[in-house]
Amino acid sequence: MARPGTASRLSSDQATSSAATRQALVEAAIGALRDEGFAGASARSIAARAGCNQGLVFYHFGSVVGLLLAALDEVSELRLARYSTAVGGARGPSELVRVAADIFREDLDAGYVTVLAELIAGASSTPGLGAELAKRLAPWTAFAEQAIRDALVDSPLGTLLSGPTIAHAIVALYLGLDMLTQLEADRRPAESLFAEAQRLAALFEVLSATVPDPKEKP
Amino acid sequence: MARPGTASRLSSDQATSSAATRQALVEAAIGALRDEGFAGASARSIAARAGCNQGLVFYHFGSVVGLLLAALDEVSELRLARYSTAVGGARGPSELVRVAADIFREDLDAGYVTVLAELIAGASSTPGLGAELAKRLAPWTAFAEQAIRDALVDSPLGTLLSGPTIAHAIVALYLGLDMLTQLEADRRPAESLFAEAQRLAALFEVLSATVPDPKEKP
DNA sequence: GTCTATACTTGGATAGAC
DNA sequence: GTCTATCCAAGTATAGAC
Repeated sequence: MARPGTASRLSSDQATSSAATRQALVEAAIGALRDEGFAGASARSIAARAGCNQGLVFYHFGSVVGLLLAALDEVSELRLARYSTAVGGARGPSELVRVAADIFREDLDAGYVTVLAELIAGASSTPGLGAELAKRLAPWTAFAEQAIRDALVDSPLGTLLSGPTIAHAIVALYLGLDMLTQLEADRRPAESLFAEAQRLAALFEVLSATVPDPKEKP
Repeated sequence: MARPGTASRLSSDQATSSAATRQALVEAAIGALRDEGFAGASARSIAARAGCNQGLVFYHFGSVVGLLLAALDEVSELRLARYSTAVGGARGPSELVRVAADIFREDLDAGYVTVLAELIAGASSTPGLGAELAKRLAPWTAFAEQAIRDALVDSPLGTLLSGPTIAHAIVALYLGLDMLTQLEADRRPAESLFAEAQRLAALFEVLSATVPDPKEKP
């Protein structure tokens, strides 16, 4: 009954085998949430994708929800790293929008945001899940807020907008855009929005140059 | 085996009784989607809410999904009427934003948007559901587009923005905002966003007055 | 650690009594 | 039209063999 992580390593073969199975299950769970949604992400369906037995879900993760949360953790870590490095170099609204659109395009194709959206939707039928998701969502709103602050540091827009509020809206927009894109199986509306946002950001940069920040050195 | 609607009316008692049951089931389905999500909206759970037998779901609506779509139709019709009359009188971005925020507040409290969000999330596990939802979503994006066009008719912003793209983004934002609000059980972030949008809309109105539209009569 | 087998529960759907 | 009874499929979870 020893659980992995608390169990002592008996042999490196067993350890690597266990880790491989865990990883296979996590990746299968991501795929199941993406392709079949929360309602379709059952232990059986996930195990079938992972090519292993259904019982291993409960051995490794305690419950189906436990595995789904592990899947979200994996996706979240992966994407947060990706966004961080990419957005880190962005200067100004226009560049930020371009970079964000590029990575969100990856998200749409890989269904990473869908994993989150399905879990949030599923939370209303699973007591306790909502609180776990809220915890995992916090780093994302914090990240969005920081990215916006950094990109607008030289712009009068920075003092005009409320950071936390806009960050919340961006996260909400990502969620909603992903859901609509999945539903209509059409990425073009999202692409149009990226282009529109890019135009507006460029426009704001011009306006910022016309009416420079008082703190800025001439 | 006659289905209601195709069956001839045998007596007015039976007809009203049937209609009452249908209505009770539809309203129970709305409540179930709102409170228990797609995964929790089973025939048994809905029938229990409606105070009737589980088999009636299949008698009246053919399947659970059939009932859920009827529930969405009810909500959609109800809310589209509400939005239409309220937005119809709005002139200018600022007033449009204020009116839209007021009604969306109702949506959040009553969980109307949640019904849609849960169905979209559930669509990935139910073949054919996605197409039905897409059909029912179209009037909303069309409505949003028209409302924006009307409100911006006297503003240079109208020519600056792409109608269909912004409408799509608004619908996405509504979906995402609702999901986050339900998840965190906290309406304050949404309220902050309403206030922020109101401020920006007012600002745009001032700018529009400063740089009037060339077509406008002086 | 992994698999097979199994207990138990819930849900979709139908048949037939009333 | 509604209810009871029932069938069958699918899901969660555990026990025990390997």
